[in-house]
Amino acid sequence: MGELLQGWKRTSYCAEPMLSDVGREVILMGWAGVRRDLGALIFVDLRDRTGVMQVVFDAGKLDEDTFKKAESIRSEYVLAVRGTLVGRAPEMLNPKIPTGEIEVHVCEFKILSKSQTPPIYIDDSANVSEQLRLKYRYLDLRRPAMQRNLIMRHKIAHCARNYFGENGFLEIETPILTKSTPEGARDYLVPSRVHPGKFYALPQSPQQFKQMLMLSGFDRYMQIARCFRDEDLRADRQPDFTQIDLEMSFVEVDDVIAVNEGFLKRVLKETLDIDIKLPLRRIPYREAMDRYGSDKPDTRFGLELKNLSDIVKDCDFKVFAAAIEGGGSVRCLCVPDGVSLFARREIDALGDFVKVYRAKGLAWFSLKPEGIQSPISKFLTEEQIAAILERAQAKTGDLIFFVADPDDSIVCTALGALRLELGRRLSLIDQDRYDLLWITDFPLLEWSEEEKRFTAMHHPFTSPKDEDLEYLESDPARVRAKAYDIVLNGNEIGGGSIRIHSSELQETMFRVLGFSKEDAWNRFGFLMEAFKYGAPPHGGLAYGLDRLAMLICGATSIRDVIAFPKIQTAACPLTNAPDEVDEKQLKELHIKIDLE
RNA sequence: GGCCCGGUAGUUCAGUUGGUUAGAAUGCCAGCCUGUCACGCUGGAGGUCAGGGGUUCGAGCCCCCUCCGGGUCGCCA
Repeated sequence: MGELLQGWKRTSYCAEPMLSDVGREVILMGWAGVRRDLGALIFVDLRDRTGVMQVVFDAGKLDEDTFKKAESIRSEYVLAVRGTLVGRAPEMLNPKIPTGEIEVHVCEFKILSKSQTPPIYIDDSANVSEQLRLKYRYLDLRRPAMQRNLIMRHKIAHCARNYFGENGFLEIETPILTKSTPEGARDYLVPSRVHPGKFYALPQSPQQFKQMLMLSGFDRYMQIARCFRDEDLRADRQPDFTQIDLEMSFVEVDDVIAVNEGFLKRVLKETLDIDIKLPLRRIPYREAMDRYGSDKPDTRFGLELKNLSDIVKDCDFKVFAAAIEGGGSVRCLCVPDGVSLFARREIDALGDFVKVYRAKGLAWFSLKPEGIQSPISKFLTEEQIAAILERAQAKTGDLIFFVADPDDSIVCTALGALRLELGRRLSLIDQDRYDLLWITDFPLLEWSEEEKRFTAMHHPFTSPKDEDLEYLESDPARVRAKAYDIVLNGNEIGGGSIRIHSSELQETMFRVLGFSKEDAWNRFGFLMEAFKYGAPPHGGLAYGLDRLAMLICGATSIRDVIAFPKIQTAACPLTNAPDEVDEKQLKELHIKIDLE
């Protein structure tokens, strides 16, 4: 057993003392990092969440027992040391750490707790597999980089509470055990013991509750809300994640955007000391798809897409003609000086790359000094080729890639993905830039081939744009929504909309979505009924706190800014969740397992 | 559900055309060392080559299956 504190009180964190504190007696507590044992002189890097302080055990100044105890110190022992802060001689300075000008000469110390040899190094330079890191997450979180990330995440959450609080937002909690909603992602279900055969669902977002808070007159609401979606994981997707969620009454799109631009400016200033210029750029959805092939474009580099449909609609290349005939498009991407950058084999590999995005192939023009080399130029007239080169603003040495498909969204997303891939490979992306923009005017609905009906692109409570309202039932595909996403460096970090606040319009919306009146009332009746009692115009936005923190920390996965994340199978290697439960628990819940 | 990549000392990795006793670095243990900070020096321990099956005189290496991890498409209102 370790020694007891017995009245010892920490006087400061490890990295707090400065050169001006030299001469003071301090008591520090923390974990033993690297130990350098020179025989009669032992150096230990004592570490806590603020950093490290070198503590010195000198055989000439300590009694025999104390020094013997110092010799037994190993990695990750928990120590309390009492000693004097000493300035280091010029030849003993360590410029690599903030406390490198000082050290503590120990006169007395306690081993509060011993440690087995840790299975992973507590060091940022260590490159340990994520599997092992997550199994021993409590050790992984001792690494300075992880401590920095979680501290940064705290700063973001703290900034959100301060900013929205100062702007009249009230923080109000909404239930975790709630009702399953049919639209959207799969729900996590929780069986009810007192209602045999019935289930709660964990919220995918506090959407309906925050709308009802608007109805109750709270006017401005915010919450740092846990949300749950039972879908497959990604580097930027966890089943259990956090939103900075907010909603406002008596507002239109510009009002929501304005208050959030204030927040974004402040959070980037407080975390990264970056000044952003307001107002932010706004790009309509259609323009984003046309120019970047994405509704979350990375605008830190050019390489924009061009639509060639009008030029090639009557050409002799069947793939192009058929794509346009079928209602799709032909678009291209011009890579400056691409001829020298990509060998034929690499171009073929890029063809495989776009197939992942359901494109059927990748055509190309290689603009060599001796002329155009291309498998498809023989199907095009000189006029068509000239028009393509002009549209693509191509010059000798450039490489043009084409995608054609009867489904325009496939053309856009495949070329958009290719654009990003080329941007990365050719190092066109300025890693130091923070490029924020709004994407606006999303389609309200999208056609689901699988379900043979329109589904809400955002969610079924999103308001149509006033000028498109008349087409809601006659031509649903053409209706644009009062919806907006906030995009940072090609990542969607938040999204929101002005909501429907009329129960009649909400009923129409459910009808367009193919719900019978009965279905709609069964599932969302509580909300529609609420709207009959005086609903203010309202709208809001939710940020993905994890993604925002990831980008601000410079991490490549949201797992690195979540203390205890789950792996790709939605399991937790630390706790071994999910796990089987006792027969008794199942019985109380009236649940029988049927594994087939 | 599909596609791609990976699994070898505690850890990170190397391992040639299938061929002797599977290596390195680091960590760990022991000894020496009073100014180190990636301390140094000497010595030592440490392996179910993810698991199973197959081909072969012989498999870490080739084939099949399974498991595990990562990325991604689908999916994520």
